[in-house]
Amino acid sequence: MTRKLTQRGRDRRLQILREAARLFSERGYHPTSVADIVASLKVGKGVFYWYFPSKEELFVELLRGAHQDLRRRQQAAIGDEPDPVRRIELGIRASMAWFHEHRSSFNLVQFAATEERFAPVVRHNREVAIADAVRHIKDGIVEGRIADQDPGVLAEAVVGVTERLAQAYLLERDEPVDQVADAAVAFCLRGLMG
Amino acid sequence: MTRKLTQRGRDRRLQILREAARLFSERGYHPTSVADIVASLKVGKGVFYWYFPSKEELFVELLRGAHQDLRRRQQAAIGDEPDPVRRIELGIRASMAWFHEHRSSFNLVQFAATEERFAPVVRHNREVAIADAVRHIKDGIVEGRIADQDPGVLAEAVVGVTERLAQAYLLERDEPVDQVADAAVAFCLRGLMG
DNA sequence: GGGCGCCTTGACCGACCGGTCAATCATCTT
DNA sequence: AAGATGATTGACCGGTCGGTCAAGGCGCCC
Repeated sequence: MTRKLTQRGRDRRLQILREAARLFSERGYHPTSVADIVASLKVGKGVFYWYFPSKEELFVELLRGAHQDLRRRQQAAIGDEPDPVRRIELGIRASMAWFHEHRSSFNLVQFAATEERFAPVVRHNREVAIADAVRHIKDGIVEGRIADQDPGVLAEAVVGVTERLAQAYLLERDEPVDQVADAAVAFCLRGLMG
Repeated sequence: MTRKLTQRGRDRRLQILREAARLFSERGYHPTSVADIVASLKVGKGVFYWYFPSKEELFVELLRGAHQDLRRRQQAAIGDEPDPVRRIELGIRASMAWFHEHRSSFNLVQFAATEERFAPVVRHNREVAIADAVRHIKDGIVEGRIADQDPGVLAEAVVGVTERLAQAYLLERDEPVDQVADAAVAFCLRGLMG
């Protein structure tokens, strides 16, 4: 049941999504009330419920949107690169850049994973992300460039390193993206090597 | 201001801590009310506030307690092992075992990191954990066994891999601890190698 | 101008939540 | 037996939150 929206309406919608993401990320999902969001936008409460059926659904949309956006960014960066190891490197670098530009999305996912209602969405998103990485890793194993171990485990490890370094050095310490990406790539490629 | 407690009282306290951890982990912190906790224990609400000043403080105690417990476990496992690389391996294995036995603590920390009020505690705990790992990594670099890179970055990477594999394979897929630990150690040691 | 449909307002509602407290019970000490 | 003190009860309170809705404005087309 999607509403008919004019251009003005679509803008408003995006405005709410962005502001909600910002506030959820800064204060947390539960401590941020719908009243906070609309007050921050200087509009009435009804505006929120004109564009979204509930606070919960808006949050799920944020989760799905972030995942889609990150994934598109990774795919764009990888393009048609034939070397699987290089594809992984490009994926890591693209993720770092995206995390840097979408700091708020980080906390959202981390919170969502801890709440029954949102965990399924996070799990699904993660499975997709891992499946993407697994494809390149399998290719690398076939070429003998990557250790012959469970590709799923290797993929989780790579994602773990990337996200952890992003959180610690990009978000908390605000270090240069390239430098952090270099470190992540160096560690991961060594870790993958056969 | 700590209360005088009899043995019975100390037991009750622990009972509340354990039950709260379980419920927070299963449903999330905010969706779990104090009423839920005491109802699950079949006691009156006053019992909770006899032992804890607030829901918030109980949660902080859970965070600090988990960190202390995990750290002790790591230190016990490492003992006086002289080889720094082996110390890191023992630390990873001890962490895996601890995560396996304290599944509920995982979600708590992850949630706490996303909420303003608890984030400082999480950050402090993380700094201590990283500082521990950094010591061994520095030793390894001096011995030429570990790549000469920022030890802090390497430590974060190792912790990232360990926690991610623990979450994905221990908690979500319930695979054997040793197997997951082996995979984490293999990836991390290769990643650290010079 | 007049009507129609997108958009906005904000008072209001029922539910729930964290926390309090006067009263009572239980157990140990003297 | 009689306090004293630890431990427990659950009704109650003020406040907040997600969500509703009747009413009204705003822009566009006939």
